[in-house]
Amino acid sequence: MLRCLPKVPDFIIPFQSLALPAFHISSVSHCLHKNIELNSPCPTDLSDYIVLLQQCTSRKSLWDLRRTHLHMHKSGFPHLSLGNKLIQSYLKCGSIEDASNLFDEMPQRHVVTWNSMISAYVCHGLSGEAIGLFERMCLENVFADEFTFSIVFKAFSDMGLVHGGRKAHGLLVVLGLEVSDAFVGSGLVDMYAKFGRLRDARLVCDRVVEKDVVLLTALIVGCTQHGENGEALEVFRGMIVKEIKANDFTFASILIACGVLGDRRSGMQIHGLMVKSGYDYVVACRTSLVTMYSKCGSIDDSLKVFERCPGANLVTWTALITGLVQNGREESSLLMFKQMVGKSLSPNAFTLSSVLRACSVLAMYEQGQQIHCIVLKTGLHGERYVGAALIDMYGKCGSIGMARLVFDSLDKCGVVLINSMINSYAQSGYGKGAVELFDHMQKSGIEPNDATFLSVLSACSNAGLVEEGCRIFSSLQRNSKLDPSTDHYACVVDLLGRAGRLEEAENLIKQVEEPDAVLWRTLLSACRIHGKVEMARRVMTRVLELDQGNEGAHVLLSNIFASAGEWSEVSNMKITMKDMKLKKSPGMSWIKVDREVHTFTAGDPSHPRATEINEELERLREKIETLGYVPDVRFVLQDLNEEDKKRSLYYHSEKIAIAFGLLSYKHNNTCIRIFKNLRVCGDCHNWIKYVSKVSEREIIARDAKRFHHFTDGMCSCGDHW
DNA sequence: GTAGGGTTAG
Repeated sequence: MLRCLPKVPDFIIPFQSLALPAFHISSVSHCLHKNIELNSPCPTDLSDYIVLLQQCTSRKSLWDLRRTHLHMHKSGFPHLSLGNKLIQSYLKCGSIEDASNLFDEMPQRHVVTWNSMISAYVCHGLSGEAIGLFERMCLENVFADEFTFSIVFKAFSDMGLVHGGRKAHGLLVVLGLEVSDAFVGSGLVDMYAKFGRLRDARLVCDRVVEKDVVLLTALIVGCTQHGENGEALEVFRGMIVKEIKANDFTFASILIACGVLGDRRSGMQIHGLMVKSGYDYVVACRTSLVTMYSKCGSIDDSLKVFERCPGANLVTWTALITGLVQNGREESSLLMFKQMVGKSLSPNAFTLSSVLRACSVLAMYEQGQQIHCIVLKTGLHGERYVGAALIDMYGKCGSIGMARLVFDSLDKCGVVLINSMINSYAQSGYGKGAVELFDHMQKSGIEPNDATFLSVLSACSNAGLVEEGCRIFSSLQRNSKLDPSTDHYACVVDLLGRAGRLEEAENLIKQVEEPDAVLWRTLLSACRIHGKVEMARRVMTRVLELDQGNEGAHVLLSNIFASAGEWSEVSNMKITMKDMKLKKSPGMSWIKVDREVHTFTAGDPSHPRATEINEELERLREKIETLGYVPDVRFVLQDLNEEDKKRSLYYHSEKIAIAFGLLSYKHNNTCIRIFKNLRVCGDCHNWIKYVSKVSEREIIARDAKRFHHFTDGMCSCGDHW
């Protein structure tokens, strides 16, 4: 039937390219063949068609529009302004395809028609096509006007084409058009700001005579996106002074600046202004408020804002969940996440990386796995941030195998993902894995950054890979692009110190221009391992010069004296610490059994199953002593007799937690995962090795610094921690 | 005979 239609005049869209569904085509043909009229009275002149097109667009009926189009071509109306009107009607009805086909067929086009098409492409996120059309327009010697430029600058900024954008600016000047137009100005300011050329953005902004809210908001956004938050606030204040009223876009952006600056005072003032202006019901503004308060550390205010936000969308939920994680409310963040999913909102990459972070911090392995399932279901496993968060989560839960599995499943491995993986190896004490990956990345031509060096050096120090660590550190010193930071030095000091090369470690600290308390404390910790009392006294004075109230250093020194049996020094230290109001945090271990967390302190008799636990501890003691376990009383830091020292060791919190774990999972051969707030003591470490052998169980202990994986009498740290 | 600016992260 289509083949029977008359030849289409040139300026009208070819009939075949209308791509109508089959029944539409037959009805159109039917209309045409039977001469069924479109409307009554039948359009006869230009104004009739204009009215008809207006009717189609107001009803947004693409079908009627196409019918009218056909009628026009049948009646032979090749009028330029009508063609343009038709293109705009197609765009208003949402069919960029019809508009574009018609545009290509037109023998003549007005600049307005070019503008409409370019603008439609930009609005549909097709900035590449918009730029193509702009270039075609220039080649065809059509003079672009202010309107054209106000749109193409956005297209260039969307595509990140700095050079092209600057060329377009040049052309604007050559054509003698004015930057001072607020529309052109805001397009340019936005483009330069997004390219990070804030100076250019400000220069353009200064030239605009009649500054309006959109122009200044574009500048504010540019400032916030490039870390110039103070400047953003200045622009905002200037705006208020000039009595240019801020709108929802302005408020949503400026609140972010207050959050990043941690300027709660300004944030609250702006919140007040926003309420007065009536924009506090705009969801984007509320979302920014949630972020602002959470970044200022007032997460309870974020919660209040959120509670009164009935239209909360995915971004609002994500802002709150992320805020909760950043404010140490990981458990609440997971509850909120559950509520969000219950409302049938599907999480995005931002939401998922935040909740995965919550699982990492809490070392919640099962929940982490559940979220991994959601990641797979939502198809977001390829997202960089999600991948990094997954590797980090598995690493922090001690599942190095799963971390590697996720790592290997990712297509593109950038430096951030490699860092996450190396860091996971470091925390679990797989130094070799970390060094291998580090060497491999360099062979594949990926440049390590400062975080990579930090992770791989800490991996070496955790695994006692002294020579490897020194080799990597000297390669960092030779690296022309990176400078070793005090953190890098601290890793190497730790590495040398733990290996007993204390003088070398001390000399290394002396090479640092401004050594901090952390560096000296690291050396102090090495003195503790190697019982170097005299050196410890000297190092302690350095620590105190830089950080008087360093609680950790006081505890360390006190433990050094205790190990050396200098009990009078120990009691002196206790008095000093009491005077300085420094408290030693009590050692604590916990284990999760059936969704419940059980916490234990040393010698804790309060658990309902305390008797059973003691019996289990006794059974374990008998079994492991036959294998050769001897309690190491050097780790008892109290002045007791030998027998009491031995007894005090039996009831260390990590031992109680493991005994409870073995009792709870008696009939279930799962791995026992325990957590400790301080570092595992040497005797407990040895004890757990024996227990893993006699119980034939895998035991994972996460202490304040790292993971220990115990299997068959061995630990992944190779006794280096 | 048409338009420019916003919110979430490791």
